[in-house]
Amino acid sequence: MKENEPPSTLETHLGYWLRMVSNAVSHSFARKVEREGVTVSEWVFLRALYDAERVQPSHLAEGMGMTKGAISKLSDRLFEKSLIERHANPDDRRAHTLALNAAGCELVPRLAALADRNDAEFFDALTPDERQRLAKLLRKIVEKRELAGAPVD
Amino acid sequence: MKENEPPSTLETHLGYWLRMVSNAVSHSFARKVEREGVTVSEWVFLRALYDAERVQPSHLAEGMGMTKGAISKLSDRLFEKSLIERHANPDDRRAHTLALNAAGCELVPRLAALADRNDAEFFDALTPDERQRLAKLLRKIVEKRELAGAPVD
DNA sequence: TATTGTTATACTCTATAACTATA
DNA sequence: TATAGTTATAGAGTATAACAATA
Repeated sequence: MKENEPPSTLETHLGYWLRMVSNAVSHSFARKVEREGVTVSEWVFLRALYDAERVQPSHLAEGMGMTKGAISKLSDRLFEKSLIERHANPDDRRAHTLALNAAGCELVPRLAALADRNDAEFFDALTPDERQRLAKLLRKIVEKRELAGAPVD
Repeated sequence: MKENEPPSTLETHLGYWLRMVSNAVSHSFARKVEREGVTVSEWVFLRALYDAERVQPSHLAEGMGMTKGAISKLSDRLFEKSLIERHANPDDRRAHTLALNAAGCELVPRLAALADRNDAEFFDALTPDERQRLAKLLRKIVEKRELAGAPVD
């Protein structure tokens, strides 16, 4: 039972280091994209639209592992920022689709460049070989634990 | 200038995978400690107090990389949950120190056990050797990028 | 004046649940 | 009834800035 052992420290957990690095990377990226007037979540959203062209909010929610409500709020904000447009669906008047507008299409490559730069800045602490190994380890966890989507509603 | 290249995808960035795994680990841990009535931030806070015994909020802020305001809010909550106590400092009446009370001291080992379990659950997707390499890579980034503290105020 | 800590404010992220309008 | 999406509410996390007490 090991009842009188001292409690494990924060540093003994991989999750602790993961969180520290991840938060730093995301925070640094957030400050970069802030200059373009968007947040990290909005970047993910916009990047998803760039490939898909026209998507139903519900499909986005599934793909991004978010609830309908969260997607609705995000799309609201992007709509107000004039980066996306809504299209009615003649077949089903409940449903509609979202798409980037011209400004959104123009923005995505600039944000992608910032993401490239942020990643480079952070991970040049590692050798190319180490970077590859890190990516492989993370992807292995994602696969084995079947991450990449969960809530939806 | 590479002007007409397609924008890089989310998946090409290490930061993306890092964030996905880190969020999943933290979220899973959050659900575990929720049953004990605390959040992940509160766990970090309590664990820090367990070692230090008596700490000034400003020192905690520095150690945890948070602002004074954030620490104040956190300690308020832990005080209301009756897990910590405040001690006046006779030398400097502006300052005071924080410490775990009996309930807090009793809780930390239980939370540590949950952290152990959460880490084990997630990272048994990797071999022991892979886990060690992942830890090494993450710590290397932390060192080289001098993370582990920044804002403070 | 500078410092310790609190408070006020604000915004993002996220979730739950009630709601509207279709189907 | 079931589904698509919105809205209301709430709490965590975080930051800035104004503030009070003390040094």
